[in-house]
Amino acid sequence: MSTTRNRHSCNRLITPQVRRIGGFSMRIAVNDVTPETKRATIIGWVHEIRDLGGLAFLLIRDRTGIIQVTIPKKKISAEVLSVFKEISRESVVRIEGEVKEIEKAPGGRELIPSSIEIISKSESPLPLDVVEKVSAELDTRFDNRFLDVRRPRVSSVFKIRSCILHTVEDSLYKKGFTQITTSKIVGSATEGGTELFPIAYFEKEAFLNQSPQLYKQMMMAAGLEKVLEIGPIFRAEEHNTTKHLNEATSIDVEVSFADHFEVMKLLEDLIVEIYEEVAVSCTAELASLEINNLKIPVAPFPRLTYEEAIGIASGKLAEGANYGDDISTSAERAIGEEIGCHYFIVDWPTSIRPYYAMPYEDRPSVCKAFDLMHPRMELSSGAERVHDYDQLVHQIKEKGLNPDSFSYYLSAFRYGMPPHAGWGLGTERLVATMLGLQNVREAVLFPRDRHRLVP
RNA sequence: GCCCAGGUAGUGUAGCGGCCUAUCAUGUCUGCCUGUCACGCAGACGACUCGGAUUCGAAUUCCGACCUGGGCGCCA
Repeated sequence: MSTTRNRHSCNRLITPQVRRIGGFSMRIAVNDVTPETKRATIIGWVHEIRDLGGLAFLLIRDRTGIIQVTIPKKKISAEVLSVFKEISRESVVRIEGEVKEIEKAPGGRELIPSSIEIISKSESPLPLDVVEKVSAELDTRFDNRFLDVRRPRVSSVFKIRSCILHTVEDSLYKKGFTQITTSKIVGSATEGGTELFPIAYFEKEAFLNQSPQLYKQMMMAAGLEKVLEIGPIFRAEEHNTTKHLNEATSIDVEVSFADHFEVMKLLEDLIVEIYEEVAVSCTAELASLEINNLKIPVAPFPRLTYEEAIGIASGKLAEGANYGDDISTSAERAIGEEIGCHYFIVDWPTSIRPYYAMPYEDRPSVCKAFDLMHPRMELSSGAERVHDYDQLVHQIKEKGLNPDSFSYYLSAFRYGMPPHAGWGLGTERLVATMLGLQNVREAVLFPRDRHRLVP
């Protein structure tokens, strides 16, 4: 496509009206308007309208905050007054005026408008109450997510989530990691266990990937040594809980020449660093979520063996817990209450972990796998991996899987595969546990669960 | 997938065989109001998920469908 043609068609799209309100460069962010600002042009959403008769107040909200606009009706021009009468809540407006220092106004300043322009009028009634006088159910919120996110406490969740992901990338990049993105469309299951979503891929059957596990391991064979992938994973499980999603964002890490102890340290240090960064960089967001002092976890986290964990659970639960079982939801909760902070469960029975987990040489019934737990739920799981071809083939067969369907993966183990270890960390669970969100879906803009496919 | 609880104005709720011409809040509209900050006051507007059944009478009971929340299983 030619640049000239592009520019030509763009110009034709600019209508006179757009040009007139196009003075966006004059705009000042709401939080940057201080008592020292003499004149200001702000653009934002109408958060609230309070009309007292001779005096009216508008609260205008943008990405940065809320400012009060005061309209003394007798002192203001008839033009401004007539536009004011047309304003509806949540409309986008542009207001230019004089900034006055005044103690009774929020933030110690207010704007007295010399001109008001409605850039985009909002319809009414609103599908949900942005001001939160009336609460809305999760379902209503997700149906109208764009309005829901206008609420400062909701946008704060996503600003903090952004900070978390940025911190992960920044921290690991500085440690020499290569960030990769691998295919989400795959020809076969990677791990067994979880159900996959089938998709139509021309004349072939394909699936949405449940995990980048096999690809990141293949990148160990490729010699990248340290890789990070942040991307979607898809699980077709029909679960209906506050901690499961059918599409989640996984933070996946794999490290060559490392054992499970080293990657556990990497993980706990990263968790601490994330909390510290959020505490420093997201003070306003935390405040809007009413989190006064974010409790930063302390490394090293306690390490419980699987056997100890089962011991705690069987002592606290009426139904008991047996060695060799997966850790049930109630056991998870019981152990979490006992420990009270982030902790690892290590030394899992080989029988209940995937084929790629490395068994201990002197006790092969136990493997070098771990889960990182928050008292409320599991956040991450990882392991030192099997890097020997024959052993891996053996373990795939042990799990009742067919090595032939893993040939592309297995071949990476035949030409010099370094020992390696890694983990996958659930972004939504990290956000939900950090911020005390009751439902993990609140940590996703557009959650996909058993029943929800839109928006 | 199994179990439990639900579906009432735009939103959040009360009512659970006749007192329902359905409560309250918020919202919207109209009027009054010059320092609100969940502004206030007065008035108005606006709803029983759908389909069948029981009954003299159903928002209310029963059956089915659809939808939702939660617990469990499975999973990370």
